[in-house]
Amino acid sequence: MNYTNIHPEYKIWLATDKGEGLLGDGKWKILKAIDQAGSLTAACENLGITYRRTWNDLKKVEKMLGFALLEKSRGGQEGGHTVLTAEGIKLVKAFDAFHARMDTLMHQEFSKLLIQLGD
Amino acid sequence: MNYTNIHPEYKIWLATDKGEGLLGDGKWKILKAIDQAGSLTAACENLGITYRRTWNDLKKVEKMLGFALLEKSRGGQEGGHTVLTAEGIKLVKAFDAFHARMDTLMHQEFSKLLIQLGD
DNA sequence: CGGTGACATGATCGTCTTTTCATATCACCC
DNA sequence: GGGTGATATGAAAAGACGATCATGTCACCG
Repeated sequence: MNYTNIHPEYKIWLATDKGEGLLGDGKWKILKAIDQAGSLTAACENLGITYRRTWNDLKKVEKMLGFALLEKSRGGQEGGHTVLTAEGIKLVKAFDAFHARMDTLMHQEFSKLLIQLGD
Repeated sequence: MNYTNIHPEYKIWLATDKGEGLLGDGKWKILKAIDQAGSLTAACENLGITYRRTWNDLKKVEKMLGFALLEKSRGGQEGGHTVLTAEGIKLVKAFDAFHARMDTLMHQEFSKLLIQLGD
C-alpha cells in the first residue's frame, strides 16, 4: 500500500473517425523540428530519428488531412528544403497549447488520485 | 483546412520511477472485469482477451507494487476463483475517478483546440 | 552541363510484442 | 480417490513495427 515512486504518464493525440492516429507527440515534434531547421534531413538528425520513418509519418498525416502541412522542394545547390505551410504552423501552435493545458490538468488530477489512494 | 471527422484520444497510466508501465487502461479493465466476474478465466472471456496475457500483466503489476491486488485460489469443485483485495478495489475506484475527470477535461480542451484551428 | 545535397521510395532485415498451444497443479465434493 | 474447472507456466509460432540499406529524382549554380 505504498504508492511512492509512482508517477502519471499520458499521451494525447488526434485521430480520424476510423481511429487512425493523425497527430500525436511524434509527428508534432517532427513538425516543430522542421519549422526550426528548415529541412527534413536536418530535423531528423536533430531529433535522432530516421529519415525513412519521418517521411512515412508525414506522408500519412497529409493524406489523412487532405491538405498540405509542408512545402517541400528539391534540387538546387543546397539540395532542397522543407518548410511548414501556414496551416501547418497553425496546427502546431494549437497542439502546443492543447498539450500545455493538458499537462497542467493531468498533474492536478494525479494529485487528487494520490490523495484518494492514501485514504 | 477541414478538421471535421477528427477527435481526440488519450491514454493515461501510472508508471514506476523506472518508466515501467504500472496501471493503464488494459490492466484497469481487467481488474474491473475480475471484480465483476469473480474469476480470471471468466473475466478474460468477457473482455475477449487471452488468459495468458492477462496472467502475465497481473503478475507484473503486483510485482512492481509489492503488494497483492488479487486474492487467487485454485482447486475445489469449481476449479478456483479470483477476487480483488481491499487495496485492489481502492485502486480501481481511484483510477475510475481519475479517468472520468480526465475524460471531461480532455473534451473541454479539445473544444478549445478546434476553436483555435477554426480561426 | 555536371556536381551537390536534400527530397523520395522500394525492399529487406531484426526485434519486440502478442497469440497460440500444450501441460502441470491444486482442492473441493460426490 | 477420481472428476472437475480454474489457476499457473513454459515454449513455440505469428505479427507488428521500426531500422537499415540501396537507389533514384530533382533544380540550382559555378
